[in-house]
Amino acid sequence: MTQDAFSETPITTASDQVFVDMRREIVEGIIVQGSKISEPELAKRYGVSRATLREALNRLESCYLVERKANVGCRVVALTAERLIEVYQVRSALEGLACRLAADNMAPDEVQSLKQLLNQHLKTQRVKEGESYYQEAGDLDFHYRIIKGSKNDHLIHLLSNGLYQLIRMYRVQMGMVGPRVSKAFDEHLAIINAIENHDGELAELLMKRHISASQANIQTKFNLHAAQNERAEQ
Amino acid sequence: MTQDAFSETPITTASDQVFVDMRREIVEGIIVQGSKISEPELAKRYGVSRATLREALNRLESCYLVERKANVGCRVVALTAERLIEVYQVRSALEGLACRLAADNMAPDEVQSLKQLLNQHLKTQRVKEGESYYQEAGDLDFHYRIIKGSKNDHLIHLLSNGLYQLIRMYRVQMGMVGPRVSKAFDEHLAIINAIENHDGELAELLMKRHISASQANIQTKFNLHAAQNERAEQ
DNA sequence: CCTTCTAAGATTGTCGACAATTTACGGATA
DNA sequence: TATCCGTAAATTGTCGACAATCTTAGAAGG
Repeated sequence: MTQDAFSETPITTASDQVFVDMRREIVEGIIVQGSKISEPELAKRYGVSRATLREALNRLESCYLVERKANVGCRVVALTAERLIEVYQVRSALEGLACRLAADNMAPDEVQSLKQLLNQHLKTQRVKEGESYYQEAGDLDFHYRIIKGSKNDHLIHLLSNGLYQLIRMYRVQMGMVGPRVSKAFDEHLAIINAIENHDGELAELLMKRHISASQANIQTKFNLHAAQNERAEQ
Repeated sequence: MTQDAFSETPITTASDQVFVDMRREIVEGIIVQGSKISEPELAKRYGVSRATLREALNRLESCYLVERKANVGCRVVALTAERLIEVYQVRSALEGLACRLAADNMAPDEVQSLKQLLNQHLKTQRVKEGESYYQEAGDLDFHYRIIKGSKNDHLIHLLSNGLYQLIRMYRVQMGMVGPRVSKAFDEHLAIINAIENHDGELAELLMKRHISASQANIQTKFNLHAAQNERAEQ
């Protein structure tokens, strides 16, 4: 029984494996956004039957990575500017809530461990300046820990199994690399301090602001990306 | 192609039908909360194959009405006090957001139509004093319209396909009937006024307060219910 | 040349059977 | 009597084939 790095889902069945594999390939753009999914083709590619593949597709649908229509089929979600805004509006509300709850419910040792993680990030960032992977994984890990710190299982599930893969998909495919690295660090620090002081209201405010900044950043990248594509088409 | 009353999902396939039927029976308690689901048994009961039933179960899982474990099976969600709190925390954040967005994005005729609906509710409530169905359906309809008024498709999907059935399940099975009828009406009125004035901040605040009141109300009922069950067990 | 209808092809939805895993039962042992 | 183990039954996971539906290509008609 293997473990998945991000959402801690135990992988026991074949459809679990296909689900995790496809999820990664969709997030990373190997299976391209907006493209149609052929059940027979992918079933052959992953070496499973169509029933197993469909099981995986169902789960991908519930984390918003594919969209299905009856008798028509499945297609990978399209990364549009509108959807980016919509998703970030929802994310802001939910992670704001998570942050406020975490200020009440996070255990002291969890807070300490998170502060430690932040310092570690600072060191690694100084060494590996500009390298994207650590920033990406580190940022997500930070958010993930706070979400878990909310101790609200429904919220945790909603975010880590529901929204996060879609957000990652935007970030990865827009090639998010870090001029925001150092600024994000300061924001993270302020948030964890507010949580440590059990100031839920402030923690929520700071988190929402942090996510807004993140949104503005990725939206710039998105527009740049769109402009590139337009030039390429000419 | 029939239409479902609440979530406007077109019913085309057999699994669609089973999904909608099971959803209703779970919400209404005909399939009792917390009970285990036998795939062969229910497949026979609905007259479909296990594959079709499993498709329906997958969808029920993504709206939080059943929980699955690999190689173990499916069981109907259990209505606990903890979950009630968790769900309402999430609901408050999301509907608060919906309300704020609706203040910016709702069309004037949508606002007028909603005000009309409110007046209609007031009349019917005076006639059918104390009858639960109208209150229940009317309240949900009010919330549903505001959610749609947010014009955020992701949010709309998250609430109407995701959380609402679970909330309905609590309300229906707790037998929510209305001492809160008239009070809820005033709160609804204040909310729609704020939206009409494009005061998103106020609309959000009022909606969150409205939902808190609703939560307190249902929580009282829940404790009453739990106390009854304890007595019954002795 | 464009539109409309028809038929063939391809794709999805559904089914029943088999394989893998878990659960339940009953006997052996301490 | 309680605990452990092994076998049998039941349940879930997976498969390949068939049925229903949609899409596409091409012919007929305007």
